[in-house]
Amino acid sequence: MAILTGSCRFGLWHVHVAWQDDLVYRVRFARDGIPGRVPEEILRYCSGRPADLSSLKSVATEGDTTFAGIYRAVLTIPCGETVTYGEVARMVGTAPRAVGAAMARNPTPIVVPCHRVVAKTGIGGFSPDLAIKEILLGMERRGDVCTPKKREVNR
DNA sequence: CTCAAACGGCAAA
DNA sequence: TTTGCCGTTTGAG
Repeated sequence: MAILTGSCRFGLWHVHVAWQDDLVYRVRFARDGIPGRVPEEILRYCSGRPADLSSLKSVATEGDTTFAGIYRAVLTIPCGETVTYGEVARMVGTAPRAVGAAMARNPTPIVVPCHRVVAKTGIGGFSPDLAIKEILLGMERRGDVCTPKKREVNR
């Protein structure tokens, strides 16, 4: 069974995904779309509906390298919240700059929510476009894509 | 304010 | 195998 590829729309962008079952190999933002499907939860997320991304695994967290440890730490950041590069660095016992480098090379953004890692003094960076990070954080802060939806209960 | 150092993996040379 | 990148932070000058 081969690895599947496909894309879905996300605002002005398209999200390309390479995956198989619940394992995601690559996620990247591009201007153009490609044929094929993406995992259901990613589709829900990109369309602004509540999505359970924890049902997906990323190849980025496999292994015992420092980067893999960083990605696992980033996975623990709850939807709607942010943590600084320095705080992630302390969690795994490395330097803030190593965290920045790991985020820059994150093979599976969204699945590993690197957009929730911000700079101490500001929002930090995001490629290919910082606007994507701002939109993602906005959606999550509003609770649009977060699950479970106990958010509407205590309000 | 500016500057440099510490950090880790990857890709290009 | 070496070099040069980076989505940072902190302390010193």
